[in-house]
Amino acid sequence: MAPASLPAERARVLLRALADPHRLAVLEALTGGERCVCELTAELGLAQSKLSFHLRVLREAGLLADRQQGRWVYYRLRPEALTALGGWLAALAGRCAEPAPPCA
Amino acid sequence: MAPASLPAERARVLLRALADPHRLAVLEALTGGERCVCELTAELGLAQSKLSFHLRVLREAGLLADRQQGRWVYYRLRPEALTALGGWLAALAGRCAEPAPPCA
DNA sequence: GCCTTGCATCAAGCCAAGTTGATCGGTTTA
DNA sequence: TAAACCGATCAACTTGGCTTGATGCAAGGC
Repeated sequence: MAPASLPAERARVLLRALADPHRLAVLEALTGGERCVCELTAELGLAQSKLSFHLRVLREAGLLADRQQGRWVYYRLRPEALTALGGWLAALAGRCAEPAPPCA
Repeated sequence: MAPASLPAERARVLLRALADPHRLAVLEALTGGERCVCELTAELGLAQSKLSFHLRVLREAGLLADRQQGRWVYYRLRPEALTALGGWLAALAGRCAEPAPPCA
């Protein structure tokens, strides 16, 4: 009954995390590879506090991984999460059946 | 530079529409085929007004199509929208590159 | 014609989530 | 040690979005 290997609840968490323009911009920026927070702040034009908030949401959703080096923190994409969600959506689309009869 | 055939803005709209448990439940229910609003109200246990609100969001995002027959309105999934978004996510995941050098 | 049914829409209340500015801990350089 | 920098976190404020109940409207049934 479940659409794919991904629990619906986890799909919901991922969709929620992705449903914000700032967070999508972060993901786009990270497709170019790892970035430290100070770079992202400059590239995206976001206040440090605000960016930190959105990075936290993405990280807790499993979409980002972070790594501290010296006094910098580097963030990078976790593509598995994206492909898993993509697969979940594709599976949902694949489960479409024929029209049902009219209701009572 | 764009991830795929889907504009980022459209992806954002789709993600936003999907990021709600009630709306995901509607999609799940519609994978079984077309349903009229009265059926969905019963299956999902939602107030009529509330369901209508969420159906509207999904429809305006392009995820649902509707059809009126007599005094009933039938909703059905538009799987193209789901597969397009799935492809967009997969493309985003595919654009990951190697780590970048430390920032200044 | 009137009444009922199915659904959309509206206005108002409410709440989760995002924003802002300040503070704190940890790391590096002087 | 002191000072500067990077980033996380906190509290207060604001806002967008969901919810609720009422109203409107079209399609049938009587």
